[in-house]
Amino acid sequence: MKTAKTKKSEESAEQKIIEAARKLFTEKSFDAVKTRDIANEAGINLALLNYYFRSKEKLFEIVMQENMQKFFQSIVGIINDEETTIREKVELLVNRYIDMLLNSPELPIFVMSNIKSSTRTQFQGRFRDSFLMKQVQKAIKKGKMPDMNPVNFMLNVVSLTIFPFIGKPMIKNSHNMDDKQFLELIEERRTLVPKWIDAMMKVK
Amino acid sequence: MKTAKTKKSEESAEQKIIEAARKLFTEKSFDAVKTRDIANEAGINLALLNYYFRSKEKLFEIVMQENMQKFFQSIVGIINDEETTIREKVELLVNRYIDMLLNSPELPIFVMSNIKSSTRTQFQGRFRDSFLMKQVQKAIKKGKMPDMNPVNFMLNVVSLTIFPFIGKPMIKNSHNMDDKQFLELIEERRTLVPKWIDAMMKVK
DNA sequence: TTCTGATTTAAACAAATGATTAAAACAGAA
DNA sequence: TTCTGTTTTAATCATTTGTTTAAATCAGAA
Repeated sequence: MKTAKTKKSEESAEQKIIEAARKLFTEKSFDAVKTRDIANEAGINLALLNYYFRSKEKLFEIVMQENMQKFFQSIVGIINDEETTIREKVELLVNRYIDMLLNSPELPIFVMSNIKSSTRTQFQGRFRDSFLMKQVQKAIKKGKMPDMNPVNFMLNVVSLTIFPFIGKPMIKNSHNMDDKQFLELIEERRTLVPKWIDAMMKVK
Repeated sequence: MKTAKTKKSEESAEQKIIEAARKLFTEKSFDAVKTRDIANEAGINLALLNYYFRSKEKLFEIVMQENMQKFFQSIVGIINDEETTIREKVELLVNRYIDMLLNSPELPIFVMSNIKSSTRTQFQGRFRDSFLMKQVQKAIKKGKMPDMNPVNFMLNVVSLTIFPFIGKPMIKNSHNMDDKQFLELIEERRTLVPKWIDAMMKVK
């Protein structure tokens, strides 16, 4: 029996392959990553890739699945909490996303490049049917928020939080910034994005 | 002499190759696009690609250059106009970008995926040194805008305008939307983004 | 220890891929 | 027309790439 090893140095080959694949597929495109790159990164024999995962495509699908999970999962809990206000949810969302993206800055580009309209995810309609959407609709109906497509509210939160990570190289380039300055920018957003969203909700 | 053909049906092979390359490289990654794909799309013999452009890399660089140009060029004029107010510039930027992105929705992902921190573009520091940045700094100093990193102001405009196109498949998927609904969403943003930015400028 | 099935390895394969070649077709000048 | 340089073509090449094979190694059971 070889399953369920705990020590990192004695990880199963299967695990090592998945980790290498995740790293490489997340930072480069499917075609840019070669099976030999994955084998090298994992420190295993090339043939093991097909032995355990049948094909590069199958392996990619697993990474895809994991990354989608990571990207959406964290927020599902927040947007469906029936105890918190819209304002509180926004604050939680912004902080949760910024924390996650500081650790995995390449995740958004991966997700955005690889979701095709055709892709069927487990997150179909998860936003539309969320409690947050209902709260926003109610707020609009009550006149506590300007009349707008509620999707645009959600889209604003997501845009203001995620885009800076997608645009990082562009921002650093066009503003001649270093990594430290970029981080300061993001930390300022952690505080300000919720306030900005708040202000937007008062537009008439 | 064969240069400078005008009729579209009688385009030079060189032009046909560039157009095919632009189309394919803009919608798929460098490695996903094969030289034979480009040749087929252009309807020319494979060897002409190397005859005119030396290599796939050189051809890609040309497309890269063109796309960067297209993406940044349109706004340079707007942000350096000394006659318009901040508010007017925001409105112009949002409209200009939405118009462009409705025609070339894949452009943002191309740009974001291919600018590396190392990439040297002709747009180095173009934002930082723009007249708009000076206006924003002055407005902050005068207390007409809340104290913040002026880059974050620019970043908000860009995030709210561009992200929806980057996230289009995700949005359509997670909200079960069709193309028509997505377009309506965007058209609403054309009007609302400037107002939202306006409201954000009043946060204290 | 021997046996058995799972794991790992080096080598090989076939297809795909970027690039080159040499000959053919073409267009305009003389 | 003939000549000259340019453009286009089909064929070919050398590598790269995803995958397979068959043998070797290993781990645990009997």
